[in-house]
Amino acid sequence: MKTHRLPPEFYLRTDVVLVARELLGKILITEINGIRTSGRITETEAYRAPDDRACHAFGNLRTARTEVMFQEGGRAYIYLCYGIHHLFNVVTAPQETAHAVLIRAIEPIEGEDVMYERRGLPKKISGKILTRLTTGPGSVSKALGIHTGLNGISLLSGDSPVWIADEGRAYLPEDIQSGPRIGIDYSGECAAWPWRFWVKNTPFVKK
DNA sequence: CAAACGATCGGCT
DNA sequence: GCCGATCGTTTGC
Repeated sequence: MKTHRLPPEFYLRTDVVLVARELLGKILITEINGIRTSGRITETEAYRAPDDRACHAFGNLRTARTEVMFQEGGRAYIYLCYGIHHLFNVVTAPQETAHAVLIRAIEPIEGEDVMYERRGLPKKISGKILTRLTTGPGSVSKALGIHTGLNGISLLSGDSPVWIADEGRAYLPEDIQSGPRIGIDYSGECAAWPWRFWVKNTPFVKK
């Protein structure tokens, strides 16, 4: 799987909305303390400075927190939301261009049992995976062991505990839906931009 | 230094 | 559906 790690060029493109769409179907993997967990990305959102009011770096606002977003594409921007949730974003575009993609949901592939433990959920009894395990950005991070301590790490270097792989399977355009992003009602006209993408016909997307 | 505010979640009604 | 939890970041006084 590491051999199919997404190359720098994938992240360096300037069209973050396109990258958000293309991240659907890619595999998000963590290997923390030798424990591997992974899942197929099923829901994303694009955030784009300077014109997107919902982006933390709106107006190219540069602070200690947003600094990572200004770095070269291919790193993780992880921040704390509501004092509880560690939200995982993929930094894209060349240095000085603050774009990022929030990963909102995945479909578990490896390490399901560890995910249940990390989430504090009772282990499944039937064959079906509880969709709540990895739907919603806070849940994704918790299930994969991602936290703000990993903010800024590279997704490209061979020894990174977090990376994204391409299995070679892309979703067809007709299998993808788009709509307004979640929880950004404060951001004026930007709130209506259809920069949220999700896979049709999968239970692993939050309603 | 104080205070307001989230790119949310889960429990309870 | 509604609501409280919980704390780092940011901004304003």
